[in-house]
This record gives sequence, C-alpha cells and structure tokens, in this order.
Amino acid sequence: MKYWLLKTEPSTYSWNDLQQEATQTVKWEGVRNYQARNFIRTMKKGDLAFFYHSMAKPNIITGIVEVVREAYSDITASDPTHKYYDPKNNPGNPRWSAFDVQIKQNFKNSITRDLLKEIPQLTQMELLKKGSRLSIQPVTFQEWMVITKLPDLMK
DNA sequence: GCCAACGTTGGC
DNA sequence: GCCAACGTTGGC
Repeated sequence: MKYWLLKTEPSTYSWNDLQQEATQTVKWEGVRNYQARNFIRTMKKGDLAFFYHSMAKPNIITGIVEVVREAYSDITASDPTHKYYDPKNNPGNPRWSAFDVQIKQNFKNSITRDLLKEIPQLTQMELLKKGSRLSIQPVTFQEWMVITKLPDLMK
C-alpha cells in the first residue's frame, strides 16, 4: 500500500464539500500535470492520502481519504464545455486520468502547514520543499506515521 | 534540441 | 498583492 497527499484549493473543492457528498466520495478530475498523472496511474485501491487545503488561511491537512477507484480516463478533458477541457486530448488515447477517493478519517483538529514545518522528521517532505507545486505527491511511510500521530498530540 | 517567453501555482 | 519557482510552448 502507498501513501499520498492530495492538494486542493478549498475555494474550488473543500473537505467540507467532500463531507457533503452522499457517499463521501469524489471523482478526482482535472489533473493536468504529467508527473501527477503518472502518480495517479500507480495508485491502488486501498491506498491512503492526506487531504490538503492549499491557498487557504491557514493551509491545513483536514483528514484522510482512501482510493476507492483506480485510474480511469478523465472525460472532462474531451468535453469542450468543461473548464478542464484539453483541446490537445485525443479521446482515442486519453492523456489524462482521474480516480475516486472516499473519506476515511476526519481529523478533529486539522494539521496546519506551520506545524508540519516545525517537525524535524518532515524537513525533506515534498510539500514543504521550496517551489513544490505537485498537486499529487507520494508520502513516505515514515512521514505518514509522524503526521498521523499529530492530531492526538494536539489535544 | 535549445532556451526565452509565457502562464500558472502557491507560500508568504 | 507580490513574486519566486515551475512546466509548457514555440521559434529558431
């Protein structure tokens, strides 16, 4: 099993939006970056991911989601009316992939980016690297273990 | 194949 | 709102 971090701007799609979904599941569409797409294609059912709010005040990890459907063709790329439309997409050989995630755990206390930056074991984390823009990032087992323990410590 | 120009991301 | 860093595009 692998671990991930999924970035989203809450003004676009938030943790609260996900909680409102009938099945607490969402199609993760609109990724238009090759590196992120390649990660999507390695995802397996049961993989877990942190749900991260970027461009927010403050930036936080809100909880954990589980991959419930593995990579499939992102149809928004071939829909001219969709904001994620990609005119260069070839529907016969789709260039972009989507996947589905479902809420696994809601952190009673969100973990702020500021807190993550204070943890010595996380200095190498992709999210915290200068200039890091990847919207889908692998998280190491060690990082995962450190971070999942934080909500309890914050009580 | 190089690289300048451009548009976007995203922390601060 | 600023601006550094990044990925993509396109002329050459």
